[in-house]
Amino acid sequence: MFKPLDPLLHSELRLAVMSLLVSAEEAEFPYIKEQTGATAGNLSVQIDKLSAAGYIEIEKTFKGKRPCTLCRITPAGLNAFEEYVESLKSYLKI
Amino acid sequence: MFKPLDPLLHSELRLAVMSLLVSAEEAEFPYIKEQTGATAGNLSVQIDKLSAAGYIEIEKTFKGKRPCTLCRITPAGLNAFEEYVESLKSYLKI
DNA sequence: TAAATAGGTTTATAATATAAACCATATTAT
DNA sequence: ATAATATGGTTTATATTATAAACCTATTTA
Repeated sequence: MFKPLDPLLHSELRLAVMSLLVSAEEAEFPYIKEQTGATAGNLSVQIDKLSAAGYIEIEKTFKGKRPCTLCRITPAGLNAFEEYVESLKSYLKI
Repeated sequence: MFKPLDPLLHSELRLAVMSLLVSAEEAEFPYIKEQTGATAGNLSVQIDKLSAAGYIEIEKTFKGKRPCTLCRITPAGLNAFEEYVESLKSYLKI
C-alpha cells in the first residue's frame, strides 16, 4: 500500500540538496546554501550524511586561494532519489 | 525555489494517514493501523497531532459495546494536504 | 472465574534537525 | 604592518520528533 520512504531523503534540506544535484551534476557549497536558504552548519551536517550514504561525492578543492567544496550526485544517489519519488507517489496519488 | 514543507505533513505516518483520509473521508483506527502498518501507540500520537492542528476530526463512538475511533479529514486538512503536494513538486520536478 | 483479546493511551527513549559557537585563512582598511 | 572584516566552512549543543514499550479498561472466550 504505502511504500517506505528512505529516511535519508525524507528530510527537507537533504531532499533540496539532492534535487539541485539531480539537475546540476555539480554544485559548490555556497551555491547550495544560497539556493536552499540553509545555514552553513546545517548544510555541512546534511551533505556529510548524504556523502556517508554514498548518495553524493564531496570534493574539497581550491578556487584560487580559497577553499571550495564541490558536491556531485552519485549513481546510487540518483537511484535512491528516483525510488524515493516513486515511493512518495503512493502517498500523493499523482 | 524550494517551497517550505509543512512539518506536520512531512512525516511518513501522518502523511499516510492523511492520504487514506483524502480518499476515504472516514476511517476507523484499526483500519488505519492495518493499512499503514503502524503500531497503535504511534498511530494514536500522530492522529492526535493531526487533530490538534485541525487537519482531521476524531470522533469517539461505540461499535456495539466496543470503543471505536473514527477519523475524518477536515477542509483545512485537505487544503494543507494539497498545498503540501504542490510544495513537494518543487523538489521532485514532477 | 481466569485468561485472552480488542482498542486504544501514556510515557520513556532514541534519533533527527537545526542553529549557535567556533576555527582557519584571506582580504580590506587604517 | 596590523586590525578588522569576510569567506568558507566544521563541531557541538539543544530542542523536536518519531517511535515503540509499557500500560490501562472493557469485553469476550475458555
